[in-house]
Amino acid sequence: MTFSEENYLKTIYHLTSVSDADISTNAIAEKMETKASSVTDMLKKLSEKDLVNYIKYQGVSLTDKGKLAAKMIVRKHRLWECFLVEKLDFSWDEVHDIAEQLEHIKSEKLINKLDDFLGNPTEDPHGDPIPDANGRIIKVEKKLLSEFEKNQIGICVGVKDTSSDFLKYLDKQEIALGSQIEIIEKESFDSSFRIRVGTKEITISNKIASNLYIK
Amino acid sequence: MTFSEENYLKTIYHLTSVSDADISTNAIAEKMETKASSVTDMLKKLSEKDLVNYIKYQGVSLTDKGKLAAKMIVRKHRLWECFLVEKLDFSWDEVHDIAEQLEHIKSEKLINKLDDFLGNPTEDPHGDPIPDANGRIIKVEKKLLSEFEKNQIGICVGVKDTSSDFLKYLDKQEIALGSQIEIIEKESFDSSFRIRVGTKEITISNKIASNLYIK
DNA sequence: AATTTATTTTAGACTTGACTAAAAATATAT
DNA sequence: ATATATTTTTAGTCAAGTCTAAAATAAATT
Repeated sequence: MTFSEENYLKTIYHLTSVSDADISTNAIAEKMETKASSVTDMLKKLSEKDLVNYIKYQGVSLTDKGKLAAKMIVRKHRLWECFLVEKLDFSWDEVHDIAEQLEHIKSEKLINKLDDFLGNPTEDPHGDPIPDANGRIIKVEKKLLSEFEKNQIGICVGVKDTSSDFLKYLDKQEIALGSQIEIIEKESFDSSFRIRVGTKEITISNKIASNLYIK
Repeated sequence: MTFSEENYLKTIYHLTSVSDADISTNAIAEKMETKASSVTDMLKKLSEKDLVNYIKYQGVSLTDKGKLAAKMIVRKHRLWECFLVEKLDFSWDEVHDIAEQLEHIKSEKLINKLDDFLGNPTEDPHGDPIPDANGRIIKVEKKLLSEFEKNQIGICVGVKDTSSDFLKYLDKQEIALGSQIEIIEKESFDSSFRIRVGTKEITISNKIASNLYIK
């Protein structure tokens, strides 16, 4: 499988996990910052290889084979992110681009040894689940902070947006995975939140609250 | 720089370290298992980018820029090999192919952090020197076992051939980096050697002796 | 239901890196 | 010194993956 094929599979996998319906050509093109015509070409190729179910004009979904392949790429991506953060001391906003490269390294033995070396983690540095060698995923029940109500308390277990900007903002506010967060007030006008993180009280916009997973 | 360009640079670098003269198109083609015409195409491209000095029909050499780039690839390759052997517990005959992939990962920060994580090693698992971040190499004075004479004693510090077959043979004979080797007898008829490795006495062919570096 | 708008696909072109076959340059041998 | 052999380059082709522009299909609107 080529890098390009792997990237398409991964994109379809991620889009699927959001919407569940068939994925449109345009959605893929937008996410990958490429043109719809290029996507069409690749979908034909992936369909030929039995990695996706593709019907002209109707959208696309992953076959079982395609889904497993996608999960293996995601597995590699997230394990490498763990390695970068835990062993090489990268911060969580720096690892995505490097893991984008590392996820394409082909060696099952390597990834399984890496998995062991890291102590078989179940989540990456952003709280996203890591598929095991068989593609199984442990789902953690979690909700967006924006869905919480006044006086509720939870633990930050993940981020939805993993952009460097957002992650740096969280660092600045001293919000990390494992931080306890208490809703002090929910402002009805703009849906912003007054929260307590550790000992500090801060105000966060609804956009921030809509990108923090809490358990 | 593309994977392909990097591979050509690396090949030219390795061929240069053997012969020192300009490298022929055919030599590159043979080493890379490709065709001379493909090599010619790439040499033009590398020349255009000021990575090699190339004159039609006259052979090729690396520019300073090209040599530094090549050294950085070799640095990455050898650091990843160290990682695989020392941290992930691969054996020295398994790491080459994986490192061939990992050497193309683009991130200076990554490789320097990896270097620190490994304790800034100066040699890879086969005894080959690892260029530092500036391309500097610590040269260890070493000779081939085949050049030694009867009754001389040395330490195995490297291998010339790094093929899996050869390395597995060494494992079987319990010859590793750091092993003490004593020449008991040199057979003049076939230039084979009777040697003592640790407590064992074994006979090795001249071909083996010509691929073991001793200090 | 007909027409406009948006989406998706096709057709054809381009780039990279490879190849084959033929031509050109260099090296070797008689 | 010329003929032969080898090496290297050129010219043209191919596949992968991308693009633009145009055509086909589907969705939305009046």
